[in-house]
Amino acid sequence: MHAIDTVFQREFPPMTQVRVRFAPSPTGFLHIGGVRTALFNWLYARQQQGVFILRIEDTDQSRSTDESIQAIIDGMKWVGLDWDEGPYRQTERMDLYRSHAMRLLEAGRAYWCVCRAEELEARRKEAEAKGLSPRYDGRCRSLRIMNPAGDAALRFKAPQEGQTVVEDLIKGKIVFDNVILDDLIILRSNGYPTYNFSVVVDDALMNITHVVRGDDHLTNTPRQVPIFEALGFPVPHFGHLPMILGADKTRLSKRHGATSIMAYRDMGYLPEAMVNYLVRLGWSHGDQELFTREELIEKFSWKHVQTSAAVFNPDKLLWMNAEYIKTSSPASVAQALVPLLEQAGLGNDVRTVTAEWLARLVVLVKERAKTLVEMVEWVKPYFGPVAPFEEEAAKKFLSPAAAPVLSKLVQRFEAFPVFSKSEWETAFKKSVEEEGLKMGQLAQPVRVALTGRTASPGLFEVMEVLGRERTLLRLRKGIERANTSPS
RNA sequence: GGUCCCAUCGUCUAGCCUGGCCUAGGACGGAGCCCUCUCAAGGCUUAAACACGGGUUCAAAUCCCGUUGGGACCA
Repeated sequence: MHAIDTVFQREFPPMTQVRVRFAPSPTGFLHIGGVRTALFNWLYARQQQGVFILRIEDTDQSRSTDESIQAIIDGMKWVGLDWDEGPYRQTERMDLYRSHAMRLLEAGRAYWCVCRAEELEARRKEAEAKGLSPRYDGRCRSLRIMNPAGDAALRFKAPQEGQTVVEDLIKGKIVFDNVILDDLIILRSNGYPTYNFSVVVDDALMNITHVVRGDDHLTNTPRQVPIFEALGFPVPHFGHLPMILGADKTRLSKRHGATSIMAYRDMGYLPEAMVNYLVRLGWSHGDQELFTREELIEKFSWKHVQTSAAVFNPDKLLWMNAEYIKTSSPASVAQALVPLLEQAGLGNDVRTVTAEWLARLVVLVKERAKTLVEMVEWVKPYFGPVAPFEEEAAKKFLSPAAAPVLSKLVQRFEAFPVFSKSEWETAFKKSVEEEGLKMGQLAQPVRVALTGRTASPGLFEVMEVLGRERTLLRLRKGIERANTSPS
């Protein structure tokens, strides 16, 4: 095995130091279900001051790509799940699987099987027709073939009696009868290890103490435990996380919407919101919904991980994202917003403003935007000298009748050499009063003049962000428009 | 088909291990009201669940058995 990271060795590692891993297959993007599995492992590692390992299961070369590996790394980084060792790649460890397989052969715990695929298939069908379980019948088990000529696969001699008991961290005690076990292939005739074998070798060699993975691997566990034992390695603890389902209660897939973690970044979700939502999907701490990362590390416990599958609820995720947008520091939200502003074609505008002003802009709109993508829309009118009028809005509120009142308001504002929220607001109210209007009758024309739209944050907050000069400029442009509008 | 897992409001869940505090709590979403310069946000109110059937017990969402229904894996 190559360079075990030195990270865990320089502390004083107790013999029982927790070592967990996340082992995705690089066959596409990083799935949010995978992120959740990684998250539970990561939380446990951080809580126990253990080691979190990233391992890429790329044995299936036909489906594995380098882009997918990069996608996994990018996704993990985006949600802030840092790993202490790896990424290891199974394709770089082929010699290990082969040598341990040979060790099993020499110890008499594995044997060569020369049954051909077609034969196997035929026998399987036959057994099924007779109503028997379609297992390998073990006919090469006692042949003691040592140097097979031609194609041969290596099979593991599975125990045929007794029970395999798994104390699952999440589901509790599970008992499997060994009679159901097949002699499963550990090395294919092409020399490649099978999934169940390579995981065991890796988990054993990497000293994984807790194997925490999806529910779908639960029935693989009784197949893997005897392999650990035959290889002479301690058997790790196991934990099986329930699945994430779509609204129709089937396995979450693209039909239900985005499943790639990076798609959520692009849709304007904050990584902290994703983490909080995903961890609550299957784990709870009383009635608490919102957690800081530190709280999660402190409070996480297998005991409160749900045993049943959970439906992914985009509405709740959206709400949670809104919560994070509202409560995160405006500066950090602004920072996350910049790339989306650039994508929206506002790159040049963004470069002309300060980070401090951008943060103020975030404060202005943060409780109306549930995603950063929505925030981009909210924020658009505040860049540049003027904002384009939305036709409907201008038609309705910037009519010729509005011009005189707006003019008077501008005159009042012009009397102030600098902007002052309270003074301008008082002046505004005076105008309303003298004209015998209701607030709304003046507020809406002003709003449209300033932002081009009928919906915006509070007028005086808008003016504050715009500043005196732009406020006056936009009001004048509004009057211009009002005077030229057909009545 | 075999083996294993699972089952509280539409959804996420608390409660279940260690029965009584549960006329089942919170959250999202829904409905209504309030606040209000628009849009939000916020506040208040409200509808909504222990899959079913047996048993154990003075007492069961909680323990036991079964049924039903979902799911995973094995090919």
